[in-house]
This record gives sequence, C-alpha cells and structure tokens, in this order.
Amino acid sequence: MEKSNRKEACLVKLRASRDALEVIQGKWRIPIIVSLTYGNKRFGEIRKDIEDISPKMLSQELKELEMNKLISRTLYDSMPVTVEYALTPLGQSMNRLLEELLAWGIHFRGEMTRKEVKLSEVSA
Amino acid sequence: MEKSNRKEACLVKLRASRDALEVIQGKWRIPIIVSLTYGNKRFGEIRKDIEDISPKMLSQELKELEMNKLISRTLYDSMPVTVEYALTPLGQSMNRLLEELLAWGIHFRGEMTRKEVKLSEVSA
DNA sequence: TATACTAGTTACCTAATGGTTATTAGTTAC
DNA sequence: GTAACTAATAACCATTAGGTAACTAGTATA
Repeated sequence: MEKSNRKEACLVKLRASRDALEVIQGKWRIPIIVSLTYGNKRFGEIRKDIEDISPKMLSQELKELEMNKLISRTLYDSMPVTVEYALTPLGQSMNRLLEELLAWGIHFRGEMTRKEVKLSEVSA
Repeated sequence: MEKSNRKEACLVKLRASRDALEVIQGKWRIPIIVSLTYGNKRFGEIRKDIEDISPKMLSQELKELEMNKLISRTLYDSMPVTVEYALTPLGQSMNRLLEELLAWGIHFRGEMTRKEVKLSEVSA
C-alpha cells in the first residue's frame, strides 16, 4: 500500500511538472517574466534587459505568454506609440517558483566552479 | 539610487535563471529528476514512469544529467546486467524548486480550466 | 535453436527553435 | 526631405530537439 501511494504521488508530480514545463519551455520565456517582475516594461525596455534577444523572438514569445494569460499588453496612444507589458496575477503567481529557480541557479553555478577548482588542484 | 539597485537585482536574477535553465531545459530532464526523487531507479523503471519517452531520449538525457552531476549511474554485475540511477546531493538540492514547479503547474492548470468554464458559460 | 530480459545504440527523418537581415508604418524633430 | 524613435513583421537559413524503427550484446530459460 505504501509503495502504490508513492507511485501514485510520483505520477501526479510528473503530470503537474510537465504541465508547467510546457508553458515555460524555451530560452526566453522565463527571462521575459523575470524582467517583468521588476516593473511593467515596454518592448524596447525588455530588449535592453535581455541583451541578446532578437525583436523577432521577443515579439513571438510575448504573444505566447499573452495567450497563456501570464502577461498583459496595453497600447498607449502616445506620440510615438508605446506598448506596455505587465504580469497578470497568474504571471505574478510564478514568483515563488522564480525565487527557487534563481536560488538553485546560484547554487548550481557555485557547485560547478568549486568542482572545477578541485579538479585543477588535482592536476597541478 | 533605488532604481539602479533594482536594475542590478534584475540583471543578477536574469543571469542566475538562465544558468539554471540551461541545465533543466528540454522536455525530459525535469521528469527524469522527478522520477528519481521517488527512489533510485533502473533504466526500465524510469521508462515505465515516463511512459512516452523513447529509449534514445532517456539514454541521451541521462548522460547529460550525469555530466552535470545531477545524477549518478551505478552498474551492478548481476545476471542480466542492471544499472541504477540515483540523484546526487546536487540533484537532491533541486527539491524545493521541483516543489514550486509542481505547485505552480497545478495552479496553472486550475486557472486555465476555470477560464474555459467561464467562456463556455458566456457562450451558452 | 528460439525467446526474452537487461540496457542501451544507430540511422534516418521531421518539426520546432532560434538567428540574421531587411523592412514596415506612424510621428516628431532637424 | 531625411533621420530617428516607437513596435514590430517578413523572408530566409541553420541548428537542435525530438520521434521512429530497427538493431546490438550478453545471459538465461524453454
């Protein structure tokens, strides 16, 4: 009984994580969301945050994120037309996930450089 | 000053999240790690957990994860050779991240189905 | 000899992802 | 008229990710 519960829990977790993955897959979606957690931004401002993204990819991924209700797009009828992107409540709900991703990214990088140092000590 | 701190924080977070993304990118790596959080497993057992993964992809991604020190591979010299995969401490350190991914995946799915229900109510 | 189980590997193909460069359209300033 | 700024879009190409199906090697069992 204990074993089958465990298996059930594993399968539930697998399904949920794959649901989440589908939405955040790709090189740019998470970075775009991270950029927007630091304030509503215009197209050009996001481009400045994520230096190596092309306008094509930014445009494409913003559309995807809007379709999935993670961000909103507001057009302002100012003199040069401006467009503001913002996180929706659903987008904001990724906050804890992003914090953990950030924390683990730092941890991982730390572990990797530590190991490289060790290796070079051995070979020296 | 406050604004430049914010910008700095944003850039740091962007770098860290992209570091993490590189390691966990793709359709299969997270599911494989999730499967291994529920106990050490053999090749065939992981295949059973993740029903739609092909042996090619499983083999390929296991190698990648081993190279990044997230999992270990142990060969047992039993009669039909068996191989056991397990999370390393670094792999285990993804636990909190996985919990948040799971939680958000469930939340996201809930939000999406709620919205679909609403839409059908409107059109009815 | 044939079948099955272990853990993969190989060759081949398609689809998705991402990159590059040039272009659009509307408005303001020079 | 021309340049510059806004937010994109289009055409084209290269790379990668991922899928399918067949096959390998070693051992045991019928």
